[in-house]
Amino acid sequence: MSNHSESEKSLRRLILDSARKVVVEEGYAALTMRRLAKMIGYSATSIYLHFESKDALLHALIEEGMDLLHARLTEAVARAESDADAVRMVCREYVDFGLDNPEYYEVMFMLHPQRMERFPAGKYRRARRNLDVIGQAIRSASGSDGDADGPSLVKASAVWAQLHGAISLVIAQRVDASLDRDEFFNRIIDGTLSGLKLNAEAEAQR
Amino acid sequence: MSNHSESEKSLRRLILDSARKVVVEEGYAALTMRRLAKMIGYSATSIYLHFESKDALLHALIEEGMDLLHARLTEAVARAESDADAVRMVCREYVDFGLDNPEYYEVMFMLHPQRMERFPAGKYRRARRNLDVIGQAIRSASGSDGDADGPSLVKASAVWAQLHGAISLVIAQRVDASLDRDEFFNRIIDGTLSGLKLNAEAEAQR
Amino acid sequence: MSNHSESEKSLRRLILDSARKVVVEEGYAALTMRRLAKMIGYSATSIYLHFESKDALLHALIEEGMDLLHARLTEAVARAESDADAVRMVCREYVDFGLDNPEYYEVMFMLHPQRMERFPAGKYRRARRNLDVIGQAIRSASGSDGDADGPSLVKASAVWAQLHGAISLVIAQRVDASLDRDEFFNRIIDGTLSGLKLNAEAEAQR
Amino acid sequence: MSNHSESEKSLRRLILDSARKVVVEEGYAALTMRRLAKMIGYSATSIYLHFESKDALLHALIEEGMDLLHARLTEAVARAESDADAVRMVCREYVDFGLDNPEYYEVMFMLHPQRMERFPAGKYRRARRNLDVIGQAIRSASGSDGDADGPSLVKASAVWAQLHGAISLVIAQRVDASLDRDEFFNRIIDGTLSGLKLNAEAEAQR
DNA sequence: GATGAATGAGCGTTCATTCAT
DNA sequence: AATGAATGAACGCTCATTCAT
Repeated sequence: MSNHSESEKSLRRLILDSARKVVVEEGYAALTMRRLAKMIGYSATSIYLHFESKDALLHALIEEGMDLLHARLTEAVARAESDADAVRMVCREYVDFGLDNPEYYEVMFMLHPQRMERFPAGKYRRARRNLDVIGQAIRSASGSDGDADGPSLVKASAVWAQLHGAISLVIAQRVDASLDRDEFFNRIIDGTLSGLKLNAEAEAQR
Repeated sequence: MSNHSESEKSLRRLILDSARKVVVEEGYAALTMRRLAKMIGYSATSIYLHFESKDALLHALIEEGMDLLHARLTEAVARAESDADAVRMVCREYVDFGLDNPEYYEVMFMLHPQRMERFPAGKYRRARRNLDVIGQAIRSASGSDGDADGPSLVKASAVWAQLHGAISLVIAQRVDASLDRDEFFNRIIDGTLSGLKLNAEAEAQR
Repeated sequence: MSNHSESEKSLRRLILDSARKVVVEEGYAALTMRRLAKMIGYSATSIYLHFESKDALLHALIEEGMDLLHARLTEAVARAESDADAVRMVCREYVDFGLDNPEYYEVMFMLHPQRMERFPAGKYRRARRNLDVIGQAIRSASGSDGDADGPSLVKASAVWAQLHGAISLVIAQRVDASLDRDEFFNRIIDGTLSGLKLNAEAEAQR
Repeated sequence: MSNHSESEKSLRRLILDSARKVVVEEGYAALTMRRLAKMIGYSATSIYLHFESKDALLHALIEEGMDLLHARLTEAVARAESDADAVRMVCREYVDFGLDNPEYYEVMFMLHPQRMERFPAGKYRRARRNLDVIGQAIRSASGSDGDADGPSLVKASAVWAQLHGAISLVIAQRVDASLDRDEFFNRIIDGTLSGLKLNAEAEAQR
């Protein structure tokens, strides 16, 4: 009977991978326990052996997404040829992540906070790490090293917010269909970077 | 029995207001006809006396919000002292609208695309009007009059997207609690405007 | 306001006529009070001024149907050239009535008894009158005059049942679509009549 | 708690039996999932563990009835002493089946066509098999072997329709309560058979 | 470690009906 | 004579979850 073939992979992994597949391909609404059970070839009950609830499963999924994004962002930084270039590359990579995994992005960043509140303490730590990658790139580029949190957090958050706005509108299909997306995102990235420079100058003048 | 004391307010209004409240507090998923009914102190059936369906209710909510936003944006333009100033003011006003009316904003711009699909044709006409206010302000400021749709749509969409990113993250409580919001939004607006100028220069150089 | 134009017609009549129209064209399931209200241009509440309940309305509708059928059957008898011919003509007319008004026939003869039970006493009196037309035709044809109820009721019921079987199966679309309906009903009528004759002979032999 | 004492009977069986009971006692309209659930002492959800939908449940009921009827009809043919006798016996058996199992009969043959439409293709194959038993008996008796479908289908359908009319009226309690049922059905069967013979002679004369 | 059987809560929606005016 | 406002009950169905084994 239970010769569940891919047994080398832990069931937990199998569940997470299948859940991600569903979310990536069809969105959160399509992620039901029964559906998942059928996919993995186990009973629905079995999922509860590895996850306390659907929320917990969702949480784990988001955490993995955050890790994946982190890996992509840090790689992008590593690939950069200069500190200034790194900021642009990290922005580009963030945008690409969102466009590559729209449904996943939605679960990670567009779910209503109510859903999020149920998450355990330290829930956003992983999300924060990604923001820090952006912040660090900005700091390196601007030469200013110290003052980690103050202005840096605002700067990083602003960059993130601007990119997020563009991605989320495109994912939600809220932007005009006739819009040239490449041009749109190029402008978004250029605009975001120019905001950063402008500010550097403004700070220098003070 | 049916005392329904707040009768000065029409039931239709009461429904709309309660629906917005639910959405911002607990998300669209929590907006069910029964829940709404309990909130307003009427039976679920009564809601159908005023709205054909849940979709229609949501639709009405969005239309209302779009009209409200339109009024505020056009007023802001009218108040501006110069064309250049108008762009800044329209951005500022958009941000303020979002922060003042998070419930409207969430329903209008942060709902899952799935809900939107069901809307009747011409659904987004009202939304588009708002984008056009931004676009018009940009065009007036940049002096270029003609070429209404092409680059202008991209520019306006980019401005919108950047502001939207910041507002939606704040509403969703995704930004760090310690963040100075005034500074954050100032930076967003400055950054957005600088993106516009940069482009003006770039175009001038061509 | 209430210039309800066809006011010469009593509202009761208007309701019944509209209800019949709905039933004839779309069947019982389509007959809802709201729908009816819209059709007649009055509020749903107004219907209750003339009918105690939907069941009462349905009942009245059935009674009218029975009257209509009665008129058609007696006319058929009147048209007949001989007593023997009258039986055939009454059968033919019954079949035609069913095929002309399938949805109405359904309400009159194919509704579940549960629906019928709620009808007031003497409910089937009108239905019985129709059976009597058949019975009388049979008696006239067979020459036997007296014994009104005994064997006559059985005979009439049997004739009715056989015709009803064919009609109801056709209405319910239970007979093979490829079946030649004219031939089918001719055979039904011939068979039914032959059963009658056979019996006459059998009785004569006793 | 979930003591569910009649556990020797499978729940599936219990559902099917209860459903039939409801239909014959109160009509299809009274057959709701909740009502059924209450009857069997389980939650409505549990029914869905055994039947995909209400339609599927109904479908299963019909299939079962058709199989049962088929068994009885073929047995009746087997018991017959002559080809001519077989026709009479198959008619008799059909009538007895209806009277013995009014609940099955109602579900199988007296439901509104609307319910039937939803059935999967090949749905009526089982029903057709029963009609074929009648048709085959007629063919054997009349000596004519060939021409399987043409006149034979009409003949079989007519026989079926006549028997059905009588059974359905009795089940629906539409016939006069004072009627002698034995005599009624005897006459129906004799009449039906005589219709068959008449036709045989008519054909012979051509 | 795994499951089949079972469930309560809930969904959007429709219906006939009532009641105060 | 007529109505607008309101409602309770029900519909088929789906969901995450539990529990005894």
